[in-house]
Amino acid sequence: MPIPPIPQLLSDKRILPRSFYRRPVTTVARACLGQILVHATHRGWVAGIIVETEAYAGPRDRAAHSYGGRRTARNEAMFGPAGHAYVFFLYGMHYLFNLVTGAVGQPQAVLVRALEPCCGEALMHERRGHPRRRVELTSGPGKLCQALGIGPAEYGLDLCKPPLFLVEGCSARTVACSPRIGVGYAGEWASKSWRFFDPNSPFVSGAGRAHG
DNA sequence: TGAATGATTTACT
DNA sequence: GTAAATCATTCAA
Repeated sequence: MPIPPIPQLLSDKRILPRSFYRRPVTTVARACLGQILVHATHRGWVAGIIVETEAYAGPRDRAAHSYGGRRTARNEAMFGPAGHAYVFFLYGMHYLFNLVTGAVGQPQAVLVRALEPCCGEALMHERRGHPRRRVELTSGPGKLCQALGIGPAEYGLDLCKPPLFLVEGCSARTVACSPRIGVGYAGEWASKSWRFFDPNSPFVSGAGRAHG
């Protein structure tokens, strides 16, 4: 089945270049807010405005999968060039999506935790099993992967070209920060405010909505 | 070869 | 608020 043509809404927007990703991980995590994540599949196009991210800086960051510089089959993508996808499986049921940042050999990544749907919402709704409330489509890292159809097949994809990429969105957004979610085991690294989000967006994930 | 665990979500009390 | 679902990865032996 062929991939449909790109929707008008997305066709005139600029794909973010690799230089966008080739910067320090916290810079990229913050810069991602307001940008649009797009995925084209044979079932249609889906896209959402990024409203919540987290920075994972390896190998010193104890919360990062690249902690200690350990290079494994799972985290291999983190060691590669910036602007590629790092997708992993968690808790036996969810996929989480990251963007690789920094220079080659610097195993850093930005976890995308929440989006505001802006294209292909009907398909997202179906993939998510028709949740009662609209925010449940993409208000969490596992939810947005399910809504956008991101899984193991997307591991390592180049984010500077279709079918999975970011386009320039609106940048005029307020940015709040807080400690990262679910990394309490990471000692001093757990207290770093490396979670960035738009405090005005109802799609920011419920876990740890406080702080700011 | 085996056991522990996790960058989550959901349902239930 | 707590707990179950569910499994690849990791680490110990």
